[in-house]
Amino acid sequence: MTATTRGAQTYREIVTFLRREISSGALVPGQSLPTEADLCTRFQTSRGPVRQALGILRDEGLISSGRGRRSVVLETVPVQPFDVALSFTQWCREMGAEPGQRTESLTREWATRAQADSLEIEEGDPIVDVLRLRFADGTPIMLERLCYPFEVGRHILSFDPDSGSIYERLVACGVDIHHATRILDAVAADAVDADLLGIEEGSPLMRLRRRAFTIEGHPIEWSDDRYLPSHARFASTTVRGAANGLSMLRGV
Amino acid sequence: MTATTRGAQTYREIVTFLRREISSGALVPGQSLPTEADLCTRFQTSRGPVRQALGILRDEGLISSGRGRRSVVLETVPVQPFDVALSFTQWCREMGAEPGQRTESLTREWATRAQADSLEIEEGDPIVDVLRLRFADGTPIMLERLCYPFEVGRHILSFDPDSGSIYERLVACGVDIHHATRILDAVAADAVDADLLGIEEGSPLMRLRRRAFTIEGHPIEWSDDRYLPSHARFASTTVRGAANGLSMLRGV
DNA sequence: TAGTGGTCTAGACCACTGA
DNA sequence: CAGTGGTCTAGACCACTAT
Repeated sequence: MTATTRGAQTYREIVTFLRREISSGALVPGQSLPTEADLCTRFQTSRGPVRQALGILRDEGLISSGRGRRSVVLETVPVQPFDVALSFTQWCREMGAEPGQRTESLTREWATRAQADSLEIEEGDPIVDVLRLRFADGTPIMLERLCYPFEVGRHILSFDPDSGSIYERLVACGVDIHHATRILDAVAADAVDADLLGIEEGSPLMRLRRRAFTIEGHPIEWSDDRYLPSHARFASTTVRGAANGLSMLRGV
Repeated sequence: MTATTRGAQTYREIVTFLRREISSGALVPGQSLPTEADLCTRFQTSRGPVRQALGILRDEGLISSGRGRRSVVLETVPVQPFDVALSFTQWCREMGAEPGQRTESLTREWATRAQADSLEIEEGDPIVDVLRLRFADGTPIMLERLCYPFEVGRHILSFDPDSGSIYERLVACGVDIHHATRILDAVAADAVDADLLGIEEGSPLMRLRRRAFTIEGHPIEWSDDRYLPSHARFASTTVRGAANGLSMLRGV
């Protein structure tokens, strides 16, 4: 669950309050935030929750702070929520475009050596393989190759993959995706890529390879997404002293 | 400064201790960490610093935790420190390769419209422009275009850019880089790229564009780095509930 | 039900910034 | 110098997991 506890905790309220202030323009970039003491008073709380809230905003790259200085609002690319980072459907909607898909193949296969290694299963174990072309507002912008161990993939064999998000389907089936690793690079389009995306063979594509895991660390998905670089870029804001962020933006 | 305070704070010690346990293999992926109570005892401290340390490791994607559960070590790509994310020289050393560079040009120019926009100065204002080819162990792997407002760039006019890191030079000159935004995409090599990197025109390149800022939000650097995709990839680990990370790996 | 992490309180001292 | 954020203490209660 993302929302573990029911009653909104105080620090969550403070995060929401400040996020709204920033996104609504009540607090503009460069401006000082209320002091921690102010926030304690306003939310009738102690410094703990206030500092927890400010820490979250700092990690998201929204504010910066430092000893002796008031915290200030930064101008930055906002970090994406976990789900948006994992789902083309949700990413597309976030961008204000209508997601679409055409499934080229959806098959039950037996794992090759490479697939078995990625999913930490044995060569020849059953897997489910998907090749889908993804659209934004009707334009093809990404070619997606997915691979699941059978235990997970069986949930999409009985599902019309042209009807929507596999990610949402899996979550609905109780598959608990806890964390994911992503690797980004550039590749030249091969014959299949070029044909389906309607470009020249050899054109540059952004490749995003992803492995998703359960909380126990078992791989439950492997994917290879190839984007038209004109339609997707990846961005991150790095703030001294905070964790790095990565997010995906609409192309130019 | 990255290390603001001298005496190592307790939470820093705990982070270092746990990071070592993990990287040395004393704690392996999947294994439980000591309980918070254990860590309090071991470091003779209260829960505050212990939880702060665990929060840092969680944001770095090294561990996961949850109510009622022991925290466990994850198998993930570690996040890079701030400096490594900004400096080719430091990144290269981190990878165990010897960084090198050949400066193709270093000039004092007047800002074009686009440059002026990126640096938030006026068209025609003085700037310093750099074009450098970067090597790892003698092999060209990246072409770097840098652009600085004159106030900042003047520090490198009186510096041999073939002698090392411009980033370190600027930091040494007191230029305070506080945060940066990065945008990643793929482009086809143009004639200049192809010539200097020794590849075919049209070959795919990873492009990383960066803007670095002072704490006040003033841009102090704009850059466009083009990597051979065979030698650089970008990775991130996304954990539900934590900030996203981005880091850079050695190519295949 | 016992153990654990998530959240919170109400203090304290220190390092640093800015007037 | 006063004000502010960074760090820490020593408690507390609760929600959740595992047994």
